Amino acid sequence: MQNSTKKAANLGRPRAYDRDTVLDAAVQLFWKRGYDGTSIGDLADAMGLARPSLYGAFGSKEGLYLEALSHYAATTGSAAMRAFETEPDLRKAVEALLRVSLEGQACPDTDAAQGCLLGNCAPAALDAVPASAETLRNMLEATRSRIAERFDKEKANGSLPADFPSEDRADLLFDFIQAQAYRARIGDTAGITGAIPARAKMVLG
Amino acid sequence: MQNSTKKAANLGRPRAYDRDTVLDAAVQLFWKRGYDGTSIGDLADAMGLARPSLYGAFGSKEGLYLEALSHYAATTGSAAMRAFETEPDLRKAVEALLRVSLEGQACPDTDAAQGCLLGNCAPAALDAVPASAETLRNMLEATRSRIAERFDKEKANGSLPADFPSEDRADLLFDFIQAQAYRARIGDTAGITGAIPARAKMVLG
DNA sequence: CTTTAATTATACCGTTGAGTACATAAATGG
DNA sequence: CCATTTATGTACTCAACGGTATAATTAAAG
Repeated sequence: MQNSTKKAANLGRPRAYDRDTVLDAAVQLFWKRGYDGTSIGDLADAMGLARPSLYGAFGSKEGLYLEALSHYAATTGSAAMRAFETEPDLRKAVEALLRVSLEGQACPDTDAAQGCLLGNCAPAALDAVPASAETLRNMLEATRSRIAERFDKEKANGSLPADFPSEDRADLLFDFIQAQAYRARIGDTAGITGAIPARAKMVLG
Repeated sequence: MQNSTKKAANLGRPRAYDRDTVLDAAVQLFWKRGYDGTSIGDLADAMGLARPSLYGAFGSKEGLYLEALSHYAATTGSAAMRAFETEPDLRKAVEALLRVSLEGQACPDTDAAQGCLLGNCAPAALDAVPASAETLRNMLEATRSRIAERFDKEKANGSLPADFPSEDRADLLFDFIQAQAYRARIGDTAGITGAIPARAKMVLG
């Protein structure tokens, strides 16, 4: 054998599940109950896996958790950013970012997870999973720079004044999203939708 | 006996600890590791109590947790609100609210808890301790109305225009505090202090 | 058809979790 | 001094936890 650590490509029994599908189930549980509030047994049940399969695929509870964070960030957690980047009109884009965020956070289904996995659940588990701190900081930085990049493009367009403080306003917008997530998590969503246009105005001036 | 559930006033062996002191220790642990990440054994050690004493005083882990939330709200968690209500100048008061909040959230002591117990830790444990949802909503509502009350008073003074939207701006200010807590929790505090004057201006116009 | 690589299913391991029984200690009231 | 009441300290219960050993499957490769 040339490399004992590398896996053979298509050898062995194929796995009987779809990785993204079982990660969706793990995300739901971590999102509802947090890292420490979710047991491997609950996860294995919800994912439809026996425990050795789970460990074979993800290594440990921490490993599964970190992959669940990334999976969330790549799916539910970034839907709003995709809406923001798709919408051509800047003001509409900012409002869409806030609105689509809220839709992902305040789910009408009563027993679905509320709020944001990264915003409301992961921060409680930083001590249990130290590596997750890096993940959260990266997600924040990525969101901040994607927003600022759009602002810079609009400055080049002339849609925003040349002295528009892209970074500061990106931070402001991020903070609005984060604050929405908190309200959604604890069930205080009454005033949010109505406040969106005013908040978009604070961001764009 | 007239009432079998009521305790006699000063009877029996006196407790050997101060309730507020041991609650401080419990707050620190829940704040650092969250509800599910903190074990009764850890709590008893940190509080300096044997487990039966802990159960005698607080009934259950949930009971201790709920008392810890209230204790935090009455001490660390409301220091900023006290600063806000003490400062006579409105703009300085708003800036003090943001600044003192940050001081409580971003502790220079590296192994102290960061962020906010109510803002960053409790939201992950809503499923484990359903009663805590009510607590969090009450804290939000109390903060919101205390801020709005001050704004209303300043409108009566003439320090704010008569059409100043007190409730909306109270929500905005609350959201800024909540967003600061998130950044402090994950260790992204670089830009916060510098942004405080601009944010106070958004609140007051 | 055999070898090899990977996944699956059952059953288990040692540890830690929350909560408690019971005997002892320390105070008040009579 | 004694009864009553409440708190403390040791030791314990039992369920749930994260993780794994082992053997049976299932596919590709030679």
